[in-house]
Amino acid sequence: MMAMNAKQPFPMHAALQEPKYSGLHAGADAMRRVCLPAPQLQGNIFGSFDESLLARAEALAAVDIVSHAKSHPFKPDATYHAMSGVPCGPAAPAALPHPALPAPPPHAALDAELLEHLSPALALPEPPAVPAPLPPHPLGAVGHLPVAVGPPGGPAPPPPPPPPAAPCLPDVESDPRELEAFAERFKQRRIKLGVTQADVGAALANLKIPGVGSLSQSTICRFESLTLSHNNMTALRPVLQAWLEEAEAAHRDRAAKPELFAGAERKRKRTSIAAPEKRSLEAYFALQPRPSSEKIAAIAEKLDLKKNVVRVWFCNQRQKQKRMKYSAVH
DNA sequence: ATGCATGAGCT
DNA sequence: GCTCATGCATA
Repeated sequence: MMAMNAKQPFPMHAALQEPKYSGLHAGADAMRRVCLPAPQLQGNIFGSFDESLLARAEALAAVDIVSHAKSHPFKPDATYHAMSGVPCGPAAPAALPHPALPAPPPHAALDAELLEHLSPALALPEPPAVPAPLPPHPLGAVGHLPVAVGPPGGPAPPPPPPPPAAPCLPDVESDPRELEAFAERFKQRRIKLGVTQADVGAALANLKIPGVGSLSQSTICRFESLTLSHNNMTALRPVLQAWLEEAEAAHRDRAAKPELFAGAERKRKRTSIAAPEKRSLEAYFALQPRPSSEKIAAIAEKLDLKKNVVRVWFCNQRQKQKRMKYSAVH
């Protein structure tokens, strides 16, 4: 029996991603590393003060909740639109140095105290690392980022699709403001059409665009809320635009498109990190966003979490921190 | 809407 | 082991 059309992750996206970006990223990454305090320092940090640091970070986290009960120490989930007023021109209002770094008055002192134990030079791990980086992705490449989604019917071998709807779009298309505007428009029109995010995601497969399959509600939601990387936003835009056009055309013709949707069966367990642990992790993250494997293990043990869970948590935090951070810089 | 997870490709 | 795009599960 056919196992339904359970959509599965199509192991092809990464391959199609950033044909040229790899280079860019490599560069940015390299730069970051060079700018970073260096591993030896990090080693010192958690190496020498492992115990006390962890404890202090936890204390910090604890105090943090007291100071501002519910507000997060930081909100990496950059809100692209929040900064939308900012022109992407050369004049970048010094609004946010970096969205993620904690500059919260509450535990500022604690932070300092904590940092003292680390190393004067390490006062703030990130400043030197992230500031300039994140090159305003020229997105020269984005044009041909075939949205990596597989066909619903069968994850057939990755078809070598030539850049479908996105040839080499001019920078106008990658303009943050333009993207922002589009996302907004998209959402409004989508709602007008009475289509849900999940519907859109599923309907994308019906577009029959080579290399483009369905997307999840999550992704559509993130697109609309601009909580995707700029790169990702740019890659998705043409596809969603194509869908929107078709949907509106169909709507005009009063011919409802058969949005096929099938539910998956599988269940995945989602670890839930308790608030206290999460606070500690955030405290650690503020001090060192990129802990070494050893440190991760140490943290995991202290918090009684699986190492992999901690590792993934840090990865996700870094990723969140980057989301649309691009806009804040523009 | 968002947290945690997966997996490809890259270093 | 990281980044990135993306998704399932859930608040």
